Amino acid sequence: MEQIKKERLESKGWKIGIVSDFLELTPEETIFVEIKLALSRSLKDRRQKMMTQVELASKIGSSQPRIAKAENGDDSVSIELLIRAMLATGATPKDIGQIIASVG
Amino acid sequence: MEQIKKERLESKGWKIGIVSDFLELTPEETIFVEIKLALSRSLKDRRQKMMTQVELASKIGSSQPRIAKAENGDDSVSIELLIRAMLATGATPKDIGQIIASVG
DNA sequence: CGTTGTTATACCAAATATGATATAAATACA
DNA sequence: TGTATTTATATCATATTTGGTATAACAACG
Repeated sequence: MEQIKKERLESKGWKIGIVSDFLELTPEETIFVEIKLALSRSLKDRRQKMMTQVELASKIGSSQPRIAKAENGDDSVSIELLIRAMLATGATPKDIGQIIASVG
Repeated sequence: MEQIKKERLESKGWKIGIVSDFLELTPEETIFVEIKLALSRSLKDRRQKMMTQVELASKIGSSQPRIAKAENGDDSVSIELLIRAMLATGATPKDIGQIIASVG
């Protein structure tokens, strides 16, 4: 969805850096991206305090590279994975809810 | 992930009805499912008050059948889609955060 | 310096989620 | 009742997300 817009620009010779800076997103799309980034940052914080990326990956049957992407806001990472990872760090629904509620 | 467990049982001759009832899920998996169901229910409530499934679908570039599945907790529906749909009903991050925080 | 532990990047095949379509079922209401 | 509107179910090709692997970059420390 962001991917489509990105490709449209790239095909016209544009080079994309930080996407959300000048790619026109609808307000909803912007919020969606911000929610993912907020979860991403929180995941990194929490995980760093208690384990390595390898350990977290194995807890949720994922891989270290994917955890790295999750923590770096790579947009190939879904909210699904972010939430599964958060839960594996011991985050409660309340924790996750607060992070999302704080967006915007 | 749930799918794998389901197939494992079905291959042994079991017939699955309401999955989460007797399929052993880890606490994290249970919470994850509950979050999706909570979003699902809230989506249905909100959407019904203001538009049809067709209208909501077109707002987010989806289809009516997929909205139906989203509202019925079909587990082919990702949290991604649930949140995009919620936002399209005007739900704020705060609204969504509260729904998630109330799980468990 | 080299070694060890950790995280980042690139690529890919397989799994999963998706929107589209067709159509059935349910609901409302004349 | 019949008919229009809305929602549910089934199928499917495509798109996206996934975990695995290899490997690079980086940091800590002897």
